[in-house]
Amino acid sequence: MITPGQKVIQQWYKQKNWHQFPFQKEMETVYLAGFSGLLNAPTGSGKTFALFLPFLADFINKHPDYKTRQNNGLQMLWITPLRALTNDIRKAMQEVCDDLQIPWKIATRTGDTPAAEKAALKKKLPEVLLTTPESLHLMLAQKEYPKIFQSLQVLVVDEWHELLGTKRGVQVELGLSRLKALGAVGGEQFSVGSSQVAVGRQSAVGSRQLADSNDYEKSQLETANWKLPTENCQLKIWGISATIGNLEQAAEVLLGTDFPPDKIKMVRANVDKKLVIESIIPENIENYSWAGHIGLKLLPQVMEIVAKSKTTLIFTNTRSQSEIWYHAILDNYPEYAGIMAMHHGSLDNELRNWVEQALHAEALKVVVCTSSLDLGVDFRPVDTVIQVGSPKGVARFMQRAGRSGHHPGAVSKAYFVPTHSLELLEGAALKQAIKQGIFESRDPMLLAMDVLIQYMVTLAVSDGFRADELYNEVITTYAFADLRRNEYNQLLDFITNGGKTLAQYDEFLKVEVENGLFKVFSRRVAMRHRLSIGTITSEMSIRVKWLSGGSLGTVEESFISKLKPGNTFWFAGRSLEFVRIKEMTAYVKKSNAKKGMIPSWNGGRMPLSSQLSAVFRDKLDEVAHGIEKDIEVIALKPLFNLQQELSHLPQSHEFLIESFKSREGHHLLFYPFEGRLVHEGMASLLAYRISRVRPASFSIAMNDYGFELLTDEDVPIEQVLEDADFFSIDNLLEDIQHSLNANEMARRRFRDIAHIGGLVFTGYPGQQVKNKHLQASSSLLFDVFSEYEPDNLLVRQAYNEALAFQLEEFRLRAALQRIAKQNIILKVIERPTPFAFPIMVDSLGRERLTTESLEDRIAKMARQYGAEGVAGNENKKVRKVGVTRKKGF
DNA sequence: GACCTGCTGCGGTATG
Repeated sequence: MITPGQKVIQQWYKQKNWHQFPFQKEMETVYLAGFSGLLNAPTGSGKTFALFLPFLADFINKHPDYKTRQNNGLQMLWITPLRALTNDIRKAMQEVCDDLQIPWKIATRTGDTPAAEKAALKKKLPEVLLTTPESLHLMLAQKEYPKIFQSLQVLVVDEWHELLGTKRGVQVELGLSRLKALGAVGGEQFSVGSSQVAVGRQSAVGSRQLADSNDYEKSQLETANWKLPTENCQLKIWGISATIGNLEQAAEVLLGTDFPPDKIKMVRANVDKKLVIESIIPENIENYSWAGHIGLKLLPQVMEIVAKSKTTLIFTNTRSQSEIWYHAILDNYPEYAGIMAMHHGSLDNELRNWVEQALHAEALKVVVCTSSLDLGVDFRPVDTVIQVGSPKGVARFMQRAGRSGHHPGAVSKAYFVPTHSLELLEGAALKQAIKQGIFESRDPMLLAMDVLIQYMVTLAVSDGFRADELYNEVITTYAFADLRRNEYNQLLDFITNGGKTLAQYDEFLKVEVENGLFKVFSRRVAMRHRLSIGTITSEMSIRVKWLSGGSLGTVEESFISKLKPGNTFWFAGRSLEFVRIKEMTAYVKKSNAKKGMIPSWNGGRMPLSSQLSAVFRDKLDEVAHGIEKDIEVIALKPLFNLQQELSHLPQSHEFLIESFKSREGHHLLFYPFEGRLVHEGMASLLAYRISRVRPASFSIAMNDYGFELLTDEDVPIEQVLEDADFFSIDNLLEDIQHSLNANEMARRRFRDIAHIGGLVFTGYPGQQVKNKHLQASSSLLFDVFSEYEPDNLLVRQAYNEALAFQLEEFRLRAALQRIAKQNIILKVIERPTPFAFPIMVDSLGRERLTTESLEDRIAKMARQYGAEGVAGNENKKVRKVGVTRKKGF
């Protein structure tokens, strides 16, 4: 039987003429939430409708008077990680409501929402509110916030995979725990008993997150069981996620530990969208660079593809690389001026918005970008995606590939452009991983005390909280399930009394206790707290502005400090002359200079993911066994032959170490193929362990495939290797403590933690506290805590974070265990091998201050060692990197 | 103040 609501909605679908809808026959039931067919909804936001339309249908059924019904209160809260998404979804939802003559208001509440609108939202609530994790917490910091959520029926967390694994995710967990508890005690008899999660799956193209189904019959069954909201309904929680390695865990994290596991529902789709991946093979592989990361040598091939495509996105790994590529295209293909744009995180928002709109309007032929474009609004006209350099992870590549081919039945096409020879093998590994459906997991963050402190003060700012109640609530979250009561008490003590060490500083005594209620009474404290809600911290940057007004974006202070007035540089795709700097703003004017420095930014480091590393090692094993089924492997044959000839091609049960003597000293090269971060830790660890046998001082260099230890001493490597402890995980932590400056690493981590935990105030908007002061104060706090409060939870967190994220301790451990079981193949080599060369180039770059360009030096090195591959003319590096390498073990 | 190739993301001041 079709209910009136379903009928209305069906009618709507028919009017919209969604012929292409892949699940058309399933449309007969309107309760189709979760089906990916909506992918092809004209608005491009299928999942929105998958969840929203059934919800509307139910509302209509429950309220025959829905057209006149007023004051429904907040029905649905939709949380997304991106402000930009809220606007898209709002428009789409509002359109449906208007069409169906449902007098619902759909609103957004983010940092972009004008103050007047925010005030209006407080007075009269919309039926649907779209917001961000940060804004949700700002709402929780409002007086009488429970009123807002009184009538809430459904909570949707969109793009959950983006939040999971971050402190923003923890923020969402905490926010949800509060809303769940509100429901449980509220007058409307909320309970979370029937909450559901639809963890959707990215289609094979990975374009958008689809709520969809793996096994159609099964999901139909599940659909039948769904209970939609009723008048005295229970709060429902939905999560929407791309495919990640740990979807089940993702659901558990979202719903919390108090959620009955048998009530969790997974809905996935099996839309098989074709994805074609093609590696660009350099024409003459023997002349292709062995090292480098810009990849401009393949510009001609890339531009051929661009010319053949309608609209192309060129993804690069760094902002600087985007600028370099944009510049190179403009230089060599001037006809693209006007139909090409650039998009990355340091460009002014206005410019970025313009690019996004121009993409929609099909006014652009090609956009060079970073991951700033791999999430968010759909860019329908894009038919081709080109990835320059290794994407470092399977999921990231899928996400980007999915930006192309957004039509029913369309094939998504993605090209992979290697920036050096061996990277081509990553192309083969990527294809293999995608074929096997191997995706990275997002590991949820646990016990992030800084986020918890912030949350506790947030609640104290609004209506206050009671210690026991809040504790019981907090431990229902996945993140704090293991929070011990005495730890919680420490935090309470910290926000009320400043803990053990800060008691005499008023600044840290934020919260007062009155009749058991923890509350903030100071307006100043409350205001400052609201100003600093959120978990994203960033470095101070310098705004770049035209003399005539108008902003271009931001660069780093260190870059600007290298410029003198009159110097020219390239930024935002333009040639600029630096005029002066005033109040954190660099003023520039137009320049006609053809050449100039290109800024670079210090961002996060992205090591090769452990999943992709594993597949890469598999590929290498195939190579060692002479299996040649991938075109990449076939193309790389000369390189591998040379490697075999000069040294060895390790099989999966072998671990290769190369030993090599040069004027510089004794080089030892190790190849775990585990990503940079692990290599960095392992290099320090092994250097330390060697130095126990024979004291020596090492310099370290590394890339994603291996690392080098260089020393003046003649290291008795055979003897060292005989030592059973060399690759052992025994005493790992102690040895790491000895070999790395763990204190410094933790101190750096602590800066962000202090910021998030509200220990340092970053200043009022527009008049930020100088970076130096922040550093000094967080560093001081770190020292004070370390000295007087050894059990301080925030300091402990800093060490844990350094270990987990900077050292990837877990991976390091696994890698050592693997190596311990492998046969060690020690090869004394005459000259650098194809494996060794790129690592040694890596060390070249930062070895010493020099006026020689890196390019020249690589060429020189190639000549010197007679290596066949020569790094191309691509290293137009601006930054003269010239700091001594790590010394001192 | 360290990173040396290195991404993304969010907030926001107050009165009659």
